[in-house]
Amino acid sequence: KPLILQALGSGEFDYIESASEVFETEFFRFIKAKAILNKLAETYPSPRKKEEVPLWFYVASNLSMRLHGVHSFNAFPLVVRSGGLLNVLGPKEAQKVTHPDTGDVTIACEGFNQKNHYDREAPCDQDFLRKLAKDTEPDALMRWFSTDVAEVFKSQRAFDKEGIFIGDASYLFVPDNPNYEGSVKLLFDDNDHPVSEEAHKKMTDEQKTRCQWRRCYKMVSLLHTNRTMDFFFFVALKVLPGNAHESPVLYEQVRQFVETVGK
DNA sequence: CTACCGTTATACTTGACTGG
DNA sequence: CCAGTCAAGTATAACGGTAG
Repeated sequence: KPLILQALGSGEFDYIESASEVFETEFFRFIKAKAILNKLAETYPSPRKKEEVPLWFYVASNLSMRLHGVHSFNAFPLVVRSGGLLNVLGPKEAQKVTHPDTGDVTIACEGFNQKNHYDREAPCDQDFLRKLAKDTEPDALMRWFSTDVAEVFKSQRAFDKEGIFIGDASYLFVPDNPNYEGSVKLLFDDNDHPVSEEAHKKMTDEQKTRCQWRRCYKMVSLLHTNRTMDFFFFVALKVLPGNAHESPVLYEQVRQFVETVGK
């Protein structure tokens, strides 16, 4: 702890942070200028009948959290504070304010409505993100990603000429919480491979102790890359119960991808 | 020194409530 | 119906002490 505080004091932290902020700002400028963000927001399967906080802000916030490697909504205010996300908003809507006496930097945001009781540190409450995410239909979301988002990639000519695609299925482990709808508990060995009942019977006691019941999903995806593998990105994605079979899903993904993007 | 264990603090979830 | 607020429940990390 003292070491980190010392590093903070000497400004090493600022360098890292501002560098990523610059990158993030560029990123959002780009997708905004190219109307990518609008396109994503227009096609997103919103569960809302009325829109107060705009959808593009929801999409942008999610992207920002992914860029920061954060997955918990309650960390959103932190992401806002340190990130380039605010730069998609004008200086009127959001600004950094340095307290004249203490030197503390806080964020003052306009917000999209007048429902707040407290001063806004972020353009919207983190619970707005949480609830919109929770209310989104999972199937519609996955369809959206595999069609509308794939079209955006196409419009940006993101696909390599050679057209190398990889079909993949992997296990997505989650905490053992029944709220993870549609997840199943399977027995895994210490290499993260599922163990069938017959295989488990044949095991020695020593092997058996290394097995663990774990709650999981199966994630079936279609990845795009080039020959030198400079990049990977998802063009289709579906999350299924962990014991589902991937083949039919993958074939459907390929079919749908060819249908929306073309050959 | 380190492996272990119980305690405490903090981070994260969750659902319910409120006022517009 | 919507987003902001609250309070209570869990999970996880940090801490401190102790035995080997």
